[in-house]
Amino acid sequence: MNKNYTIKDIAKALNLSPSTVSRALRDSHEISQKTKKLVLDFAKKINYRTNPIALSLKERKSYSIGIIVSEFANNFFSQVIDGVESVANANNYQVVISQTHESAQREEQNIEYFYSRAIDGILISLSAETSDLSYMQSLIDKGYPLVFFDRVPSSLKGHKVISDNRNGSIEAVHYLAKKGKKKIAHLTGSKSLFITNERVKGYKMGLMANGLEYSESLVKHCEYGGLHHQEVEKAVDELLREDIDAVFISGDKLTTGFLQILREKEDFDQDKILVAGFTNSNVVNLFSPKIISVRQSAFEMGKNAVELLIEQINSKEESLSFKTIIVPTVLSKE
Amino acid sequence: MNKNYTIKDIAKALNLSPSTVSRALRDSHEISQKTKKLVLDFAKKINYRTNPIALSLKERKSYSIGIIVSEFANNFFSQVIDGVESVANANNYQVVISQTHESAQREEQNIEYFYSRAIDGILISLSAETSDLSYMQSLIDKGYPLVFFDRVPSSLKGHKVISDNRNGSIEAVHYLAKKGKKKIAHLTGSKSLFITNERVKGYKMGLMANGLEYSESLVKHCEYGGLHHQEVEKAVDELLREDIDAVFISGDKLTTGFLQILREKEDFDQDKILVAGFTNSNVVNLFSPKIISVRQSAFEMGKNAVELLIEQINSKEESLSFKTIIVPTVLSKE
DNA sequence: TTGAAAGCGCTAACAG
DNA sequence: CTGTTAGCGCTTTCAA
Repeated sequence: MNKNYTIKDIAKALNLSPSTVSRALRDSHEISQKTKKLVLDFAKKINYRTNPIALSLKERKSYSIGIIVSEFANNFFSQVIDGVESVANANNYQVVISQTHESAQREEQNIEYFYSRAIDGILISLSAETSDLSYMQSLIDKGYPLVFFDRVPSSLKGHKVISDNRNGSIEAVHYLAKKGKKKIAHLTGSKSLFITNERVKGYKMGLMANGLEYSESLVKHCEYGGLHHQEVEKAVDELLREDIDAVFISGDKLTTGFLQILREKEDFDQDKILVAGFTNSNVVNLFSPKIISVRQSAFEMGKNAVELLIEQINSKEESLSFKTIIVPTVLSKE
Repeated sequence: MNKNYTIKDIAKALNLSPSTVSRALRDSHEISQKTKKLVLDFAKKINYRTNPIALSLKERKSYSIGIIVSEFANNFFSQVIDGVESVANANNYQVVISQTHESAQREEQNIEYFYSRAIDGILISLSAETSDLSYMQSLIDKGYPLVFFDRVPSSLKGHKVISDNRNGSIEAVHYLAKKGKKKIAHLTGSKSLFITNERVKGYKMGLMANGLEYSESLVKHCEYGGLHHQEVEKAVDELLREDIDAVFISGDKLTTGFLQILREKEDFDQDKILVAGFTNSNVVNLFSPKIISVRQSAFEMGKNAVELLIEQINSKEESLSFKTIIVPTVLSKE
């Protein structure tokens, strides 16, 4: 493979020292206009590009930030990422992405990959499987910039950006109740996730506010957040036995999973159950039966999260006070 | 930020030279068992990790491969990526991903980013906007491993993995014709894309095989592949004026875009037009009206592409013969 | 079997 | 204003 031009090459060609060339390229004030022009022109002519690896090795910095999500075949995450990119690119940061497929092991692997490559900081939404947070804790302790969004850990100190999960849930349940539904079930994700618990709380509060009774048998958890067909199927079957007339669902994959399993039951009256669910799907309006969606301000979350991250990257001192930003959800009847 | 342990640290602690430590860590045969054990044990104890940046600088290799797609809020691409990851991880390669949003400029930026970071090779599906291929050409000429998939350039020599676009299209049109449809339109993407042309050809062949006449007015191109609502809206409006009874659509985004725009026309009888389209959506079965989908073997494509890439990475000689792998499509009525 | 030294490409402290 | 030198962390040739 063809070698690329280096500062040395320029220095040699121009009869200068590498340091002078380096300084000229970075527009240092201690270099004469004449030399600068000479170097810059030549660099342009041979299409010189600085080697970012050498730079990273030297500076322990890569002008890149990493995002780790569970699956990006998910409009929510891709909207978040769009938000992140918009701010990051404006600040001259590159964005690199990887996914965990809800595996705690791959999560750690991915973090380690970014960290060891001098990625300047990471935005992360936890995998459903994650329980051991010591690795992330140790990075935070080292002062490595890390911002959690969406699925955030409850037991870890760090910057966080989340939706107003409780209120979003209350609104959804409220809507179902106002439609005259009496037996509203709740299908949700992993018990170990903070947002799961928040949404369950919202669900309960919504019921209470509408004079409906809470029953444990109406709440079903899917530990992999709907990643596996069977776990959703099991939950749905159990719920159907309870003869529910509405359901509030706590996640994209779960929402579509629920609908698909319902469809498979051909003798089942699809309109019997009114569905409201967290989803940022771009095609939810094509679904039949129609559903109510709780939409997260994903783009906004991405922007907030990366701003927090960049701030942290640029600040010299280790921040001891961590922020939590809460963004609103929107109930959408269409 | 906390410094990490280096080979030097180990050497100092163990009273060895850095080179010995390095060799011991890489299990070189010229190191005694005793020393190896000593080093390995100590390295483990302090949790030593080799610095991949230093390695990359030295070896011009990163054990990473990059994927560039237009948008990954797209089940097709995420399935491809899953295929890529399955093979890559099995071969100890990390996978890094970025998206172009159909912008040729970002595409070049992303390629440059990967290339300059010593990413060992790139898998790419072209942006809709791409017309100038000289940058990629120059990389290929340098011997940089590059494999195209899905949206491949027609005018560039290189490894390619594509669907059997022509046959997939023929099958779709055939199905529509057999359902008694007479005026079958075609909604498709950017004219500059090879796959667009292949699909148009398949469309024509499908019509011909069924004794239907081809008419230019029934074919509409969207230069951004459905990324922008207006371009699709314009195309749909024009098609509706033609009083069509079926449409064959050449892409995920276009397919859902078409359906959404139809939905917006509330007075329009949704079942009047039978829709068949390329899509790998996981939720297409929830759509109403029902559509016929041409599904690409995305996971398979990813696997094939990355295998080609890894082969290229590992081979010393510049391969002068480039392969094109064609994977089948599947017509799915549900 | 081990060590010394050079070098990957870049920057920065120090010297002139 | 410019050059010399050392060093980021690692591997590898050459010498011992």
